[in-house]
Amino acid sequence: MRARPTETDFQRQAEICRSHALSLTVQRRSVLEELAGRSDHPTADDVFEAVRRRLPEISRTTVYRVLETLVRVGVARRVCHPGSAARYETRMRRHHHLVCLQCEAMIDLDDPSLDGLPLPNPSSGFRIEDYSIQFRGICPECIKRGSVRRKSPKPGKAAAGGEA
Amino acid sequence: MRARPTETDFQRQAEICRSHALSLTVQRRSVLEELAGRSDHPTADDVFEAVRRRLPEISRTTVYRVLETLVRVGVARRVCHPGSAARYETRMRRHHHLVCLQCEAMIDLDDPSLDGLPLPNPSSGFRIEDYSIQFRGICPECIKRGSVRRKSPKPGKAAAGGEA
DNA sequence: ATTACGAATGGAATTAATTGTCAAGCAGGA
DNA sequence: TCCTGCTTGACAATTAATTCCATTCGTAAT
Repeated sequence: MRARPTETDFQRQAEICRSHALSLTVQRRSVLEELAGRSDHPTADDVFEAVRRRLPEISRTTVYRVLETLVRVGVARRVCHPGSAARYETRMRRHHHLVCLQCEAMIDLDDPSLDGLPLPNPSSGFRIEDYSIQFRGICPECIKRGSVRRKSPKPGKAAAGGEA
Repeated sequence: MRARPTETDFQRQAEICRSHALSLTVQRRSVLEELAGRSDHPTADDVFEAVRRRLPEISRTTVYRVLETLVRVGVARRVCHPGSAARYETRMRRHHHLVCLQCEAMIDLDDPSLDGLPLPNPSSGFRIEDYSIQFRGICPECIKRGSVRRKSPKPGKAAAGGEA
């Protein structure tokens, strides 16, 4: 799966924070490490639950706030997810997502052949800066267990079907 | 700019409902017409507010329920939108989206050259059924009024009703 | 037309998700 | 050390989404 956040990654991210006059507090550091350390696009609450194991005093408010801050400075991104809660990721390089229509899992997809798409030039005057493709389908797990149910019990970890 | 929902469109959608043993009640009909008649990917609440103008007694619950039903039978789709509440659309043919990073407007993009992307064959065994590209950038309106603020006052509506 | 029954609805209440407020804590410079 | 501003945590307030349930509607059989 996803490569662990290298020390280099972290240093770069920390540097970005610093360049925005943000001190790297334990809370910020914890949230960032947690988010960078997983590739499953967790919700704010997922992050909160995970971080609080190591930092029991952290508050939910702070996690929401830190996530928003990380997004603002460009270290993290809020990803598209048709489920109800917002999800986050720290991979800022171009990549795409496989979204399972059944269990809502969201899996990163790297495919260099998709990274050089000719950008459309909409007559509207819209200035395109980046793009990301969402591939919808059925994940291996769901294929395995048959195609009956929609959505896993708790959208806790993956996400679901929507669209880009 | 989006073509008005033709009678044909509506008939096809109604047919789908019927095939799922769903009677076309005024509420369902109103929600469907409203949703099909706009191209701005409204939230459930946007739809509620709009429909209630013509059908004052309709309840929010019903709108949420109808939208979910329409999605279930395949007449509508819940679209991905980072931030803000879930949004819906009835255009089921392949198309893509321009998403404004500032005001969060979401605009449909048709571009045949993007419709035949070679589907990746992820080693994971994920079975891809469809895809959609999200182009992020700045919309004409936001370019015009300068690039200062993030997010318009209310993410509720984005470009709505009558786009040319 | 009347009855019966399941589908569908409305509205309140509830839960989940997110944001806002504000006082207290901590860090660094004057 | 004192002042000042950045951060945080507790909690209130919103906003979004869902659940509950009694009532109503539609349709078919009577």
